[in-house]
Amino acid sequence: VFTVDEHEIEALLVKVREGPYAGKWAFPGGLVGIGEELDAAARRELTAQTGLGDLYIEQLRTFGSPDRDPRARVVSTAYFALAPRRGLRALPRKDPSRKDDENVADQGPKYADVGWFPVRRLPALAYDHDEMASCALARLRAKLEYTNIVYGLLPHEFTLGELQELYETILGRPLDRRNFRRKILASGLLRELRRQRRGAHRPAMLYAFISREPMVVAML
Amino acid sequence: VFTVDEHEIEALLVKVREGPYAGKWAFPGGLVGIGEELDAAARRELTAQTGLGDLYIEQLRTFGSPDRDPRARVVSTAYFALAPRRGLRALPRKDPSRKDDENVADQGPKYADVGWFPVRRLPALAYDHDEMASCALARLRAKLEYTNIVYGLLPHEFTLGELQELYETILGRPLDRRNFRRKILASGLLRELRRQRRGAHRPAMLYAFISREPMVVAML
DNA sequence: CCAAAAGTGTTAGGGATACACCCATGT
DNA sequence: ACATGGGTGTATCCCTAACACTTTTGG
Repeated sequence: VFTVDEHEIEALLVKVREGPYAGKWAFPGGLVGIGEELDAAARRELTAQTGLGDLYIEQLRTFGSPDRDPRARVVSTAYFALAPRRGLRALPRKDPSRKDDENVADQGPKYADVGWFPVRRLPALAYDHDEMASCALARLRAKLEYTNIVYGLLPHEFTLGELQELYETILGRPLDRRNFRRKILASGLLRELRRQRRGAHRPAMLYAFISREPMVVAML
Repeated sequence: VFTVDEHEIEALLVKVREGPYAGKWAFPGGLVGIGEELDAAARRELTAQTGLGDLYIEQLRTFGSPDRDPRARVVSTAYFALAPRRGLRALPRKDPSRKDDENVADQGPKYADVGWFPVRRLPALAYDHDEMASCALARLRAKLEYTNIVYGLLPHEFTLGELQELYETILGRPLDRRNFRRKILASGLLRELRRQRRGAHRPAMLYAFISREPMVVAML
């Protein structure tokens, strides 16, 4: 699960409780029920371990190296999910830096040993989850350019400035505000709401995605 | 496994021997060995069932609906492969149409109940392989535009006309010859060989891919 | 009054597209 | 000779990228 906050892409990790990797951080996961769809299992485990629900989610890749879990042959189908920016409406743009271990998920019910970590300085992960992380990050960057799945990283209403900041964070480069605004509005994917967001400075018009269904569209 | 021949995209199917779908056509597949990599298992099964080897291959998606095999819960990781055009050097461009069931693989050793089928008129497939087929076809079309994996559909040397014909078949639209040639050559992915291919008409210069490693490149 | 983000148009350049004619060969 | 595919150059258009100033608010 990825989110973007404070100009950082963050990933959701949980602390492994048992086995040879106990104490290490890893992506949340679990076992598929015998009569359960893979997608459903991914959603179920996510909610159970983190309290997050109703996210954009898609299959990433299946990892099956014979030695990826020293205890037994385990084949894992990894999923890729996007969560809206935490506390978007309440938080100011800038925030004093925190230590990683204090980064506990702060929305929904509280869960122990769950936290958001900036992907540029992830701890060493359990199993082959380092490889999963780079695979997922590549997918995120690629899909933002040719699909509309950014909506998964945003609340229902947002300003163009927030949307642009999101793209700049994920692509790692600044974008020209006028060109960005022109292209995004011309794409016809957004509708202008009647309200504005008031903040520390000049209010900004709020927008929402007309459709929150995944589709392939040239975004940038 | 896909190939392109006679202006048709074709897929490789094998006849199911047992179980509720016996007699139906399906993609080749099998069981992963207990200490085997998934990729290695895909390659092994492919060669065992069809005689094809050394193809471009990548993971497609994992299919795991509880009822996809009525006998038991079976989770299948599907792979996507590309085979060079059959008999490219020997066959003429045009060929009288054949019946599907006579379409038996004609290179390498002979295998019973294996054949190439045009994807636009596939028979009803066993299991959930219809869904796999459309998933794989979408992947093929998408990846041709932004990667160099076409090389998997071509022999080591080929003419620009053959390359263009390949793209036209897969994309389903004609391309301007001059623009195609200009863009492909400007990409720097090909090297001109010193030889020409002689055929029914004016000889054409032969080209080869400088690198046959998969990479993301804007091709069209 | 100042700081900070929001909002807005124009221009120049490059890549994409459209288009027609001659060439080399086999039959 | 002719049919067929190979090979080449140019003009136009649209999209992209670069660029600066005014507005609105909170503090």
